[in-house]
Amino acid sequence: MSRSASWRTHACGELRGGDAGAEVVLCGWVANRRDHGAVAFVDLRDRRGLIQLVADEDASGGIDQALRKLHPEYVIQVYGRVRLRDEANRNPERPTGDVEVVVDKLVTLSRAERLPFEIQDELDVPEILRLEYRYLDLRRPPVRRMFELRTQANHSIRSTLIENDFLEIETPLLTRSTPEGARDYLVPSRSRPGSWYALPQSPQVFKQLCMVGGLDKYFQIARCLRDEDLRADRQPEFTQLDMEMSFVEEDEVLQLVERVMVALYSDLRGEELPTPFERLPHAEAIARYASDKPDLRNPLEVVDLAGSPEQPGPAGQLGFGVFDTVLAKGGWVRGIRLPGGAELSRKQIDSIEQAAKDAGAGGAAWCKIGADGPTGPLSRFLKEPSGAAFIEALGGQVGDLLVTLADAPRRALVALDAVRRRAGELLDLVQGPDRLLWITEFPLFEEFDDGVWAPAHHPFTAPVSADIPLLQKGVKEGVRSRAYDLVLNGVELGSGSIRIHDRELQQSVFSAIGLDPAEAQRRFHHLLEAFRFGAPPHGGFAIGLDRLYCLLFGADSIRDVIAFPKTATGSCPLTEAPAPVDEEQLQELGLALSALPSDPSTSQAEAGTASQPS
RNA sequence: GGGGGUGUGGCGCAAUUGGUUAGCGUACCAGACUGUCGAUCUGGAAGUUGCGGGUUCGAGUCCCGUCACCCUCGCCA
Repeated sequence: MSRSASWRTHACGELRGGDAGAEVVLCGWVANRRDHGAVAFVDLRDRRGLIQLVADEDASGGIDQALRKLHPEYVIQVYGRVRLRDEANRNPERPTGDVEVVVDKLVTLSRAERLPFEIQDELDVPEILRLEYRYLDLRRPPVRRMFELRTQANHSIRSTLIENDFLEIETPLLTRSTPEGARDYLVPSRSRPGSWYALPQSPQVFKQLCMVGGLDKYFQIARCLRDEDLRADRQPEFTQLDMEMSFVEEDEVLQLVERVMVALYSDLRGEELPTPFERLPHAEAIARYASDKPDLRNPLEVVDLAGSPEQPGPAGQLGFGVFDTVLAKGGWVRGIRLPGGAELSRKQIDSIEQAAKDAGAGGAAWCKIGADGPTGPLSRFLKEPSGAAFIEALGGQVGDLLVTLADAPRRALVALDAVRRRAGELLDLVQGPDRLLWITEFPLFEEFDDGVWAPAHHPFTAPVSADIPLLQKGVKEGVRSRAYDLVLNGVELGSGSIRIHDRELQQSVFSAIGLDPAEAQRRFHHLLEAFRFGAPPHGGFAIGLDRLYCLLFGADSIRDVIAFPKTATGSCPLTEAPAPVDEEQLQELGLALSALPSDPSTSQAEAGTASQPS
């Protein structure tokens, strides 16, 4: 190595016609070989791209032989000269296609065995294999691209927040279990056998403590961990943009998040998002879209046909037994008008009804509006004049399809959402630019099927001040909170709230959810204790970045924007985590397994392992 | 935890009503070839049909169980 002490002078993918004549040293992976006997080519790849290597015809020292002996994914270092290719030999398909590097020295830095899959842009292999060899998958340009974008996006977020005077604070990963919310991942303490750390479900408590600490504006790109069953858009560990501010109202939090999102769309996509984002109170979202995260690109809206006891709606006037039964029980009768839906085939309409059934409803009653009046299952109940009033309530026009649902409120809600989605899909209505939406004034409490009320967000969420008297009277239903969600095209991106900083208000919320003071003290001691010493009014927000980036980058899966993701069962195909540990490790921690897993030799994961644990 | 789907050389697929030595493409390896860039041509190697059991003269194929992965419901304050 006489020429240079450094490994390389240029990146493979950055060489252009203007570099012709330059003496270069390159490092990279052998991407391809094309051996023509007298002349041989090698494509060398690094993060920046591909460059063609060639041995000159009159090369000495057996360089052409050395090039021929290379194999896929060998890591090599080459010394050579950039040469402009003859006009006829240029490759306009490649950024580096006008040049090639004439090699005069080649060093093999590392050999490679046969790979489990090819390093190429288009690849049709099982995802599990890609994850098992993720370090090879990362060499593929489209995979790498996601992490270039992710870097830019994180940078954009940091820029926006730092410009707005935020402090980036790292909070602990080893913390205390809180019995609320999701299942914790637990970490045993060695020094205090029988005691446990928990990995954070979110930095919620710490960010509020930052406010008590006077840090005023906090943010963190934080890892969060929840030991729950997974979904396509969920990982056991995921990344949140976590933020908190003191002395602010809702508007200031929402505006800040809007600034972050606007900058992201501008920096990553070159698009200008309209601000302010649309806002919809929770109750209105439920009434109009039967969802707390509606996709506003879908224009279909839900119409209430039941009315109230004081002002009965048209549904009760039809003499339709199914509606009457539901109305008598205080259920919902609501419908959706599908403009032009009369064009849909019976099979397509059946698929709408099936969507409602899959969502738990008994069925859906529908009719088409033809020039000669309504047709279809519901039409025989639409006699004059009550039928006309019913159709008018739904806004039905000739050529429409009207779909109605009657059921207990919760079931009807889920089914209406399903119908709205399916219908939007069938009529190809979901299009246009991204729609960002705030859902505000979430209910403070949520009723579960067993009649138990629990905080819908978390127990430190402040109620809307107008509803505090209700709260003090012990009312739970209808009490609104100062919590808000951000929704993008029907996907919940994040949520936040203005927090309670007043101890008396906090106590009334605790008692409303049936948490006595002693129990509250035991669970949230550290936060309540802090609030004794001067807690500023504060509020914040958190955005699920993996989910956002998946949408923003146009990725197929949340796993595509995570460098080392886990499977749907929370395992890591690369490290084979989770895995058993040595008995000594358990002893050191004062742990003993109460039940051993069943014979591991029957499982596929163990089948190829050379040594079985004894 | 419930439901659905998938599982055959490294990878993508095929294999008739249960019937010869489980085929094809690609990648890989070797050889040939003066300019290719998804090179081309010739040849070679590569399989416990996820795993276990059952039915059968005979199982990739039928039955039972199980494992893994993907999707979905519950769950995720």
